[in-house]
Amino acid sequence: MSTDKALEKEAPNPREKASTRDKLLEAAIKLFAEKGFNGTTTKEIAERAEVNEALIFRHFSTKRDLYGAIIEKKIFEEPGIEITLETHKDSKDDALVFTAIATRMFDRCGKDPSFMRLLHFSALEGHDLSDMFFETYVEYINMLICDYIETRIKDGAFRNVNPLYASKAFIGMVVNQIIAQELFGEKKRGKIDQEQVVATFVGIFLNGIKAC
Amino acid sequence: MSTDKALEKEAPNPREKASTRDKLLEAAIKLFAEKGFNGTTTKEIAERAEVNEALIFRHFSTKRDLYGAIIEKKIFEEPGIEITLETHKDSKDDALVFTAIATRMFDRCGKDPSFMRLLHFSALEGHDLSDMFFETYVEYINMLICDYIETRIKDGAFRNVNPLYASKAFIGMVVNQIIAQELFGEKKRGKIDQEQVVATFVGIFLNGIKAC
DNA sequence: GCTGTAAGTAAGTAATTACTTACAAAGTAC
DNA sequence: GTACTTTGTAAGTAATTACTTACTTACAGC
Repeated sequence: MSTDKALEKEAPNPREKASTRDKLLEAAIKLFAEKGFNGTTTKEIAERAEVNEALIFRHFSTKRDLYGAIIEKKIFEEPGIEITLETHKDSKDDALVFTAIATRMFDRCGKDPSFMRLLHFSALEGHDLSDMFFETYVEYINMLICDYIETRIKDGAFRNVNPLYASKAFIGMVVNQIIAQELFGEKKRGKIDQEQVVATFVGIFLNGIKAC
Repeated sequence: MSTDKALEKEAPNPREKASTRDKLLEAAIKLFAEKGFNGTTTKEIAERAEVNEALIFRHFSTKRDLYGAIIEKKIFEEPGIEITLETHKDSKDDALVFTAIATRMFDRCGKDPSFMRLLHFSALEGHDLSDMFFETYVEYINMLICDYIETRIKDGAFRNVNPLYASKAFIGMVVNQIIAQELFGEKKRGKIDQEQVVATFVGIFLNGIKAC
């Protein structure tokens, strides 16, 4: 955000040849996810992207701006779980709904491990966009599930729990397991059966809130 | 780990005047928790500890060694939740047991916010002691709760779920809520009633696994 | 052809980094 | 007292950092 010249470049230009800017973003995503903002040097990014270091500052006025662009990109990248919920919620098949949500979250994070790491690094390092990142992913999902639970309480299918806290309970189970695997390397420690994990979580959760 | 002189110093010497080394540790804990390993400079640590920068390297041969000492200190610092479980488990009052565990975890992390941040930074930044940190805190608690659940299944009080995954489910709820509060700053966003959160979590969990 | 603009590069710069060194002060042992 | 070790400090060092500059090349419109 220093020179006008740089500012122009920050906005994604559709006419742009895609290549250099995208190569930089891709390399930077991986490196920032691996080693955090402070742990990554612009030299490394340039090397990984196979691009001259000076080009970084043609496309992004500062290293921090590059980081910001990455987070923004990640925020708007993929729809998340709302599609999953939207697809299944009318069935009112609770087991199906929650199994689909959990599976979707596992798959999403398993396919793109940099995502969780980036999210956590940005929160820990206190980046400006961290809040938005959090709201988009964590709070938004929470709200969606919360709404579903509220509906099912009104249906008389679930007992009268606090829907927000119940939603947090379910997300917590899943997210914490993902974190254990992706951040703390539980994968390599001992094999865990993802399908059975999901089944157990969904089973406990649904039994825990079903009306009796 | 370079000079013999430094190595001597690394081992905590009981005769040592406590002050300087402890001042350094205290300052470093706060800074590393705030900004991570790479985000913290030795100069800052020295300033915060009100100690000459060169003294850092008298007490710890490298910056990384200082970080290692901190993690080690944190690992052996406080007993964790085993006391809580030990105290209550014979009562076989499940609500009491799980409420006590959750409350204990919330209190511990609320009182020492640097703890969670340090744990996550060390995992993300891939510090050598990170695994030990994780095993001591996350896996150990997991094992304890797993054992308790197993007992209660044998008692016929809980249904026959996978005790490890069930344990993960409960811990996940609590830990994820703590992370949301301490790392992602949910505290400032909207007030949440900790007691009610715990009650909801425990309620869902126990209803979820009770034998019927 | 020429002109202007974007893309690319090599070589810098000033500041900061982790870590050293050489030396003074202060306590402890005899 | 002196000899020795510990504790503290100011001033360094070499390497690395994010970021610039001056310059060349490639490609467009005319």
